[in-house]
Amino acid sequence: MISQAEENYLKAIFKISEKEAKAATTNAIAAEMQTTAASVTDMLKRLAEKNLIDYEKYRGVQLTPEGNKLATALIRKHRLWEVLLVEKLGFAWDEVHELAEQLEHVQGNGLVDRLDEFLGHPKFDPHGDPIPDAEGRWSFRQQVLLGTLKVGDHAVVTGVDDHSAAFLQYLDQMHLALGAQLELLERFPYDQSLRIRTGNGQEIVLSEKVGQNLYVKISWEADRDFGKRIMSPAFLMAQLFHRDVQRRGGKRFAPLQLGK
Amino acid sequence: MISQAEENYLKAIFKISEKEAKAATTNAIAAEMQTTAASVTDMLKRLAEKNLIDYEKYRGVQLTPEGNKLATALIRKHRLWEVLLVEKLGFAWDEVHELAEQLEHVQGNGLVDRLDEFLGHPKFDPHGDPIPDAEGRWSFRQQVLLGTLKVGDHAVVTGVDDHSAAFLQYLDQMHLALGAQLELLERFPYDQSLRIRTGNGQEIVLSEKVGQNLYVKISWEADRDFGKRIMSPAFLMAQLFHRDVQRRGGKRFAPLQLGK
DNA sequence: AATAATTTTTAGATTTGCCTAAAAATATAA
DNA sequence: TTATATTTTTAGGCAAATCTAAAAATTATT
Repeated sequence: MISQAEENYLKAIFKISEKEAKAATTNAIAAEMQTTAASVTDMLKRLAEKNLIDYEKYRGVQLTPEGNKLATALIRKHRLWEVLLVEKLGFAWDEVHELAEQLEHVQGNGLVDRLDEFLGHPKFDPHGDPIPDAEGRWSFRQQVLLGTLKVGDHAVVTGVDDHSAAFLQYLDQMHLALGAQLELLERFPYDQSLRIRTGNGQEIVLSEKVGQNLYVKISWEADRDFGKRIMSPAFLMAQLFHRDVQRRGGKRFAPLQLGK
Repeated sequence: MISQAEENYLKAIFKISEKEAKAATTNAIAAEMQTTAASVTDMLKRLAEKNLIDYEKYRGVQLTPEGNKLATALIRKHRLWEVLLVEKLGFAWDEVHELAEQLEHVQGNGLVDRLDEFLGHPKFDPHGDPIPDAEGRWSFRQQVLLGTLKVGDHAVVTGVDDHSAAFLQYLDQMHLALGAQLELLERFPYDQSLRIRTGNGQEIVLSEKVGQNLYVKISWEADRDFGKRIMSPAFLMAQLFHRDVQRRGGKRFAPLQLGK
């Protein structure tokens, strides 16, 4: 049996390894878990004992295949719960992290797969993060940071790097929820701030920081050659989410603001 | 802050007080929690410290108003989650207790009320147990044990006293899910076993034990005077669950087998 | 390479929740 | 009412998970 504390450490190690692409250090884990290095060392011994991590004193840790599997399952659970909270229970995307943090530890009885089924096998959570499938396979999207767009590019909001409530609420205010369309109109060289047109036609200016924390998928490259053309929301969604439109109910996308 | 262990003890004390209608004893709590009397004493001190119970050495305990409120909220959460698991995620009624036991401890952010709203403010859980509302008010039904029926009585299954998976699965096999109609045809004096006709016309014999663990609501007293009359499922439901049929979606009752 | 700075580990405590065994209180029976 | 049985509490320990402070190892700097 694995405790909740152990599960949380596995997830933290997974997250760090994903970003750093090398062994996670004690300090990095302590920072991620908001605890002390001493506590981390204690826990690393326990996890190594259970063969969930490879641990060598002073050398940092890596997940074993088994640890990786567990961490992936946890992230799957976390994100599926987030989908339920947002799409079924009506929570805002900035309200669900804490709750999902608790829900992900609920064990047993094929719950995850039933949840997955009920939600229609979503591939991305309400923040645009991928949800691994039952076999641990991840979905990917060709997304880039808003800041890397070229002036004139059209794009659709696909995710966030910063998951803070402050940022998510700011995006809500700017009408930049997942699926929102935008066009980069201008980049001010002075501070790298960006002027964009949003889906509803409004023009707003975003800081460089926003540009570095918002993921978008560039769209309609072809259209600029052929001139304006109207795309059906269904087609846009299929392009955006890389999957068969027919196979999915319309439910999941009801809250998204695809243009307007 | 209150721990999960503390919450579980509160719930146990509530359950015992409900049945016994007097102060819950240390041993009774130990039995309910499947632990030792010594552990219970430890915990009782802690709960008394937090003013959740009135505790006098050797005299058993009672919930304070605050403790009662917490216990009621827990039961509300537990049963709402059970409704979600059965009606939305497709679990059977004998599979959900363990999961709800975990889910009831998830805290925060108006989750319970959103869940309640999503489920359509159900008043009873999948086993027929009442779900207190947000203010802690309970719903009641005029139900009796099947064993107390008189020969010739017609009734509808409304709940169970024994919540064991074995009993629930047995009921499923006998087509005696919540909402199932039945008529008591005969009571054998030898062993008090009961011959009944179920909603689909089949005749079966049930042991005395079943009769003492199955709650039913007597129906159609008037009809015997007026002869057979067909009732709409909607009307039956309204009678059975004591509420406005129109106000509720049909969803919640889809799995019920009202006759056929 | 030696010293300084940083990171990591160890040592020793603490809290929660649980246990067993023994003592104390209460209830039951002769 | 005294003896016996039962219930409850106390005492002492244990394991998980955390902490602070000090020691050890590693990394960076001169």
